[in-house]
Amino acid sequence: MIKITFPDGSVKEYKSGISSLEIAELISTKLAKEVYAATVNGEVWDLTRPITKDVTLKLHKWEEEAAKHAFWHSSAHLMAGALELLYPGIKFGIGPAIEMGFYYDVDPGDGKVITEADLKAIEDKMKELAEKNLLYTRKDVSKKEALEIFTKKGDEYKTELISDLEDGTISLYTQGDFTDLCRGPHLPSTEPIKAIKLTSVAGAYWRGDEKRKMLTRIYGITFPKQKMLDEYLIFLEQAKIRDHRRIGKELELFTFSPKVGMGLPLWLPKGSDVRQKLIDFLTVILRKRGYKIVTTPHIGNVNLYKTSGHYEKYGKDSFQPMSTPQEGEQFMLKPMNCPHHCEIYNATPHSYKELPLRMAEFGTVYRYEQSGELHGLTRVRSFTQDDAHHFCRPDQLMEEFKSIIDLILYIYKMLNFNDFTAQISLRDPNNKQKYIGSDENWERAQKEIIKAAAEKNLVTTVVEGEAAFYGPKLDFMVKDAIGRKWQLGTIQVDYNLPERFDLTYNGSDNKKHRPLMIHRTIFGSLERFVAVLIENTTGKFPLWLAPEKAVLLPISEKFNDYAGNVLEILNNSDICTLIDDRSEKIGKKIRDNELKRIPYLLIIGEKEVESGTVAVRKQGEGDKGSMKIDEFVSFIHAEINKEITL
RNA sequence: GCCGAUGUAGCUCAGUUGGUCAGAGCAGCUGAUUUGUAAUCUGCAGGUCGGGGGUUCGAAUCCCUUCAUCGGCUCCA
Repeated sequence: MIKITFPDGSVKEYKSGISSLEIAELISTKLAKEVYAATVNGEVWDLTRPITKDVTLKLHKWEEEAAKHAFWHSSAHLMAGALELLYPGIKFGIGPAIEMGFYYDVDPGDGKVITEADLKAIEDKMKELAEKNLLYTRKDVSKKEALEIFTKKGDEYKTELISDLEDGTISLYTQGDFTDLCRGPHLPSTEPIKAIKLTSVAGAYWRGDEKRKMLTRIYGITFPKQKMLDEYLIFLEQAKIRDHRRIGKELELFTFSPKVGMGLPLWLPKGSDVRQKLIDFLTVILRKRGYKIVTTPHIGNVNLYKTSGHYEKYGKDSFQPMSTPQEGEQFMLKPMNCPHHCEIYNATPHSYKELPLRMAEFGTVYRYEQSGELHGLTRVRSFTQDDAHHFCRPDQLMEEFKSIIDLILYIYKMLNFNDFTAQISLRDPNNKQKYIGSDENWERAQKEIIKAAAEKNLVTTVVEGEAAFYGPKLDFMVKDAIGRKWQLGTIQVDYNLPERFDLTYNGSDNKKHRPLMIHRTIFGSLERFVAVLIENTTGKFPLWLAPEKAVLLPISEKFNDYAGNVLEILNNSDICTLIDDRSEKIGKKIRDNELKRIPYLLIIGEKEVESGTVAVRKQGEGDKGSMKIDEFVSFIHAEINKEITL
């Protein structure tokens, strides 16, 4: 007999060799139908794997990641099985479960192409196989055996994977006629896979290396119930409505023109207004926090970037240098502000007493992003960073770093931005030559970042290999409407540029010392930030940011004159107001202006003219009753103050 | 940059196998109406069917090419 300890601490005895599934069945047959995987002594296992010693056991239902993971991973194998039948000779790369669903990278063979039009047939074959109730069976094999099997099959991708694995850790899973190299865990059988949708097909480089072959990646998702799939598909449809590219067009915030060039956003008046309000808002806070605001040109001599090291690193992939009538003279579009700021630092001598020096700029930069990477306002070739550089003494690093965390959290809170994650990005320890700077400085900077984040009680994830080439960083990430992650704020420690630009300050010992530099942005870029703001609010900006605060809706043309007077008063009171004096019915005017996301609709009819009021309707909320004009003015001012004061 | 898909009026989209297939709704402009909290009615105007080339008696429809967009991959100072 063996002892099984459950999550609630209770212990029960079972005969050795029992599986988690059998235990679930003994508890209740209903439970057995709802579990998809089990954690045995902290390791996620197949439900059918026999347990032969005393263990702790947790059964996973659909709601838990481990269950979904097993479900989708099994679905990937099911898809592979279907593909093997439909495309004889097809070769397989990897096929994992992902956050929502799964994919499989495949090589259909020379000249063969799988497109979205083929997905339906694959889906149907998967359904056919799933209905056969195929069992997923696990087999541990030696490395030699595994290599033999896949060499015989001619699947060079699998053999490559196997050669990287350690002998003794290799397992195969089989369902029906399909066998795959896999660590597991899997469902007991294909039986629970009831609803299947293959969502898209895309190219993906083998092992993520752009120098290697591009495989075909097929994405899909499955559920135990059709209703769950339907709901998921509806969710995807609704997410499209929140897409900033769509709303930006609809509300006339920004546009792109192929004539101007891809990835070069054109801010329309309303979008420009929102953007400028963010700049003004941040400027006030920066000044209060001791930042000095500077302005630098949009181009710089190519030597500036040779000094900074950026030219060597990114030169070939940038907008190329432009020449001048002067022989040998070359300039580049500014891809970042830091080198310019270093030269501003160097323009005057500095004492240890004046550090930290905080230098900020809303600096527009130009980067030649690969054409396939461009995406609405979130990834563009010209954007304005809310950039700043903190020059400080080594002993000030921690305090300075923490104060920036505070600032970022303060701004996000003010903007009701709660849905972000913090990520500490370190260098890839196996690929150190990608980065510049000494080991010692890297180690030190990485430690300091981790410590600062911990002291600020920031919940972070640590990702190796995500650092900038000159230093580690702390990034603030958000997800867009369909779950893609974007970096907004970032704080980066840099020991490198101060060296390269020979930045110094006079210490109390009257000797020259080297300051260090912290790069930081809060919004990241105004473009990306506005994009995220649009998706978060579906275009219903907070009142203070809304480019138009109110619209006057006269019930008939008889009241247009009065409305015109009110319009003047409101606009003179710094409340940007429109008038809708079309000869339309009031219901129509309300509908149209609600769709334009204007925060306040002011209805004007006979009653209002007589009493000198407006009937206030708040967008999305309906009628709020009448107010005198001056009352409305102070009301709006008060509402705005409430929003931007913490 | 790579793989796949898409591109029809300002916007959202119809357009069956190449042959009155250049359409609809919304927006715009007209005129009527003068309206009390999410769509009043009438009429009109709008497109070299992304650009270029080709196949054909005939191309929005088929082929090539180019530009742009979308979904991924790679990249992201």
